[in-house]
Amino acid sequence: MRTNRDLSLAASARRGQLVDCAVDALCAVGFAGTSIGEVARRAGVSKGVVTYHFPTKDALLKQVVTELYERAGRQIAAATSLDPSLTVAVEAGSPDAGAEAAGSSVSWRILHGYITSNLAFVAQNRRHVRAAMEVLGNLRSTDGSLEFAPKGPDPVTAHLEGLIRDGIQRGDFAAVDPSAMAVIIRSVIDTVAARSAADPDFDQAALTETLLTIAARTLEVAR
Amino acid sequence: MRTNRDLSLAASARRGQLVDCAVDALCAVGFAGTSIGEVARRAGVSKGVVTYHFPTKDALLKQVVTELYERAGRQIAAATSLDPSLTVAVEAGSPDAGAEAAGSSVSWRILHGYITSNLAFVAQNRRHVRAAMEVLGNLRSTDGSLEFAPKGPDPVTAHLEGLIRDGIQRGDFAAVDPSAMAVIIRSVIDTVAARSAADPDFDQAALTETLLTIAARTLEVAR
Amino acid sequence: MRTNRDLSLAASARRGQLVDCAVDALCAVGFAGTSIGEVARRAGVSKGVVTYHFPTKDALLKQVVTELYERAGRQIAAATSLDPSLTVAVEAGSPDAGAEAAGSSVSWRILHGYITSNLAFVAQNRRHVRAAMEVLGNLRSTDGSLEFAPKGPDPVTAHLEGLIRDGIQRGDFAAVDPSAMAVIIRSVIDTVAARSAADPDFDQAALTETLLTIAARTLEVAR
Amino acid sequence: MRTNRDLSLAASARRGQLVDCAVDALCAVGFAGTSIGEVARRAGVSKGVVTYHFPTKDALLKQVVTELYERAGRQIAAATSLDPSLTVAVEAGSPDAGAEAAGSSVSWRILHGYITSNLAFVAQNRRHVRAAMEVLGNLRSTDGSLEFAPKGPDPVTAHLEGLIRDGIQRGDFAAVDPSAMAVIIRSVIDTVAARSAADPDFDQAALTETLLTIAARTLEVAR
DNA sequence: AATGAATGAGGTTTCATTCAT
DNA sequence: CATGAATGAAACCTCATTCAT
Repeated sequence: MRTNRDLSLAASARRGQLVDCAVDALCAVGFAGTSIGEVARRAGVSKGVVTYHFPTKDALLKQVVTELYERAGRQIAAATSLDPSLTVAVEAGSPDAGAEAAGSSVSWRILHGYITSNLAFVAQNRRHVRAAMEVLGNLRSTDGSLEFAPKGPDPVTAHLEGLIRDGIQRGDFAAVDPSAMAVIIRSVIDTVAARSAADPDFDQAALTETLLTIAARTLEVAR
Repeated sequence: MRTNRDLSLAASARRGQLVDCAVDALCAVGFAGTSIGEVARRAGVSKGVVTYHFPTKDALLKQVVTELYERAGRQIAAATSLDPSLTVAVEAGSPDAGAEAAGSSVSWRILHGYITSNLAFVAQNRRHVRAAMEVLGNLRSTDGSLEFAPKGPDPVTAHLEGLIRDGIQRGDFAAVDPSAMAVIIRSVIDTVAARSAADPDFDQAALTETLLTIAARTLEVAR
Repeated sequence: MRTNRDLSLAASARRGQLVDCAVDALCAVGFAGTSIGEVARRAGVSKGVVTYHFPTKDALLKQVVTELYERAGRQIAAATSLDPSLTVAVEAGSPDAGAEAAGSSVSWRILHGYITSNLAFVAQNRRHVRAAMEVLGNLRSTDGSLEFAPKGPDPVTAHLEGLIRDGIQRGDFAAVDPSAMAVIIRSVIDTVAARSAADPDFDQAALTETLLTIAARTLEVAR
Repeated sequence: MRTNRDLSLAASARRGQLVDCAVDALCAVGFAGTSIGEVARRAGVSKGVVTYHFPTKDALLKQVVTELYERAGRQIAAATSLDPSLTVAVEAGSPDAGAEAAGSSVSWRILHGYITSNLAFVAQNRRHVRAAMEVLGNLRSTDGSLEFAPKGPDPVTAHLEGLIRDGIQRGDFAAVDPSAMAVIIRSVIDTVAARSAADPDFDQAALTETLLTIAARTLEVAR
């Protein structure tokens, strides 16, 4: 006998499977190649299954992005909070080139956590990140605008900009343009996914270290 | 009376117009929305005109990229050569925050020229750059691979890496990972187009200055 | 409640219907006029139905030929074997002008069965034969060569040539050029379909009798 | 200074060239592949030239058939007339297997001339015959009917039937079905073009001899 | 006479979506 | 839940034909 909960679990699992297959398809054949039929084929089910669990193709693709956002939000929020245990957990095993350079100011520890956790997340979710970028850059609403384009200022970059601005105000960071600095750091993080997906030999550890060095040297106050 | 050259010119002008309209379409409705019909509509001609001048839709889209590459190649080659007159022309009007910091070593002048000319080019060709990125990230060959994905290592990044490596060997730059450094700088340059296209208030001058500051502080030898 | 087999049967029936409509279209408007839309219109369905059941237009047209070949192969193989019951069944009703002329040698009975069964098959499948000829003469692969052109020597004519050659070696037939004789007989058979489709008054019984007479008089040994 | 006649000659030559190129195209890529552009490409001229000299694509294709018919009519009429000089000219060099068999009756000489001259014509105009058959079998009027389908009874076959009927009435030929006999002979002649075009090793001399043998043995009165 | 440009119709194919079972 | 069948819109492309020069 099957209960409602069983059914719901089965349905949830199927949805998860379909999202996974959509990720595979987006990585392998790109946004344009990711048709409902392609996803169904990769899942080994009929096209109807996809439209049964997702009312629309766009809903499936949005789910690819939403799931990633949720995971990323949890993981990165943990790392940029100052709870030492969490921060250490995330940093564990990554050589910390910048730590001494910028001292161990609160601001630096936060920024350090931000950068390392972001890049660690990318490294751990390479394929999903790649897939989400396909959707972010291509999925459009009926009016032609990008579905995931932030209406106002980009909240992600704004958040990072706030971290930097705080550090400057506290006297922990040198006086650089916080907006430009935020854009630069985000640019690097966002591009790494694409590079690391395309090039399996990509040395992300070295990149992380260099990015931390750059940030440390640029932001250190004692000159 | 019209000569052959006139006819050829007319055809060339029409081709240019179609490329322009393709750029418009790519910016406005994205890669997927840029159909032959959409381009024709924007040009005010029938669909047949497009297929008459370009044997294939892909040929039109490739031309969007090729034209940009040619222009960029000319302009940036000029700026990274050490001919002072050309270099000055490109730099004119942009405050030079990094010049003193890293001294006026040959290596720094070259890298400085590279960064400023690249960002200047992007600023001057915002829409075309944006359009080309749509094509670069989406146009695929029959086998499913990206049409413009470099077969081996990315020559553009490799070139920048070479500039940095040269600077280090000459003793002009501090010893950082040249590969990672190159990836970081290219990431910023490549992402600026997207940002500046999306946000008309985007302050590219500030970003250029900050990027130069970052590079200067990271690469300066005297510490 | 419908089972999988039912569904499969329904799909199979639809495929058969589409092949039939393709045969109709080929007869009525020729190869060039037989578009997917034309077939769909004759079937009373949308164009999508055709492409759903046949991946490609060529696949549908090839099916027209393949189905005919299968039927012809079964029927003619039966008639040219010497099983009397089968042979008689096919010959039933056709006056046998050549039987006495060439005697009832084994070779003659085989050739007689070959000619009568071929012409009987054509008479019974006039429209389908006509349609297949449209496809055979027009369907080309991407490289421009006829899709159904035999790579080496035509196996159909070669088979008939073998029958004649056997008869000569056995002493049942006079010594004529077996290759030329085979080409002549096949020419007549192949052309009869076109003639009989175009002219409803075409007297195929008379033609069959005359062809048998010709073969008998040409091949009889006692002169 | 150019006269009207010169212009007319030049135009006539161009028309001939275009017909030749259409023949080439029909042989190489078939009816469907023979577009105006294809003909123009083979002629090394622009598409406009074709539509300038022929009001319509169909007019060009009809000309392919018409020119062949005119040539064939002249040549075959000469051979089937009883003018000995002409008849001999056509027969020259072809071994005459049937001549003695059926005697040298007037009827036989006429039929013999008919068969040999037809097959000789085909041999001498292989490509043009092949091209014309593509048109005959495919070119359709707006109403969907074959452009070159004879409205009433086929005059070509009717003519041959008349020759045979005359022979029978004169007592030169045995009493066979003249209509069926005519159809059979025409079938062979019509199919030879296709066979000989497809197979360069095709032995047409042997086929001619065998066809004459068949006709002679079937029609000879003394049995 | 010839050309190149342009048009618009029509053909094949892909695909998101709906629906009966 | 799942499937296979069906639809119709839209895309790319080919091509006969017209026209200005």
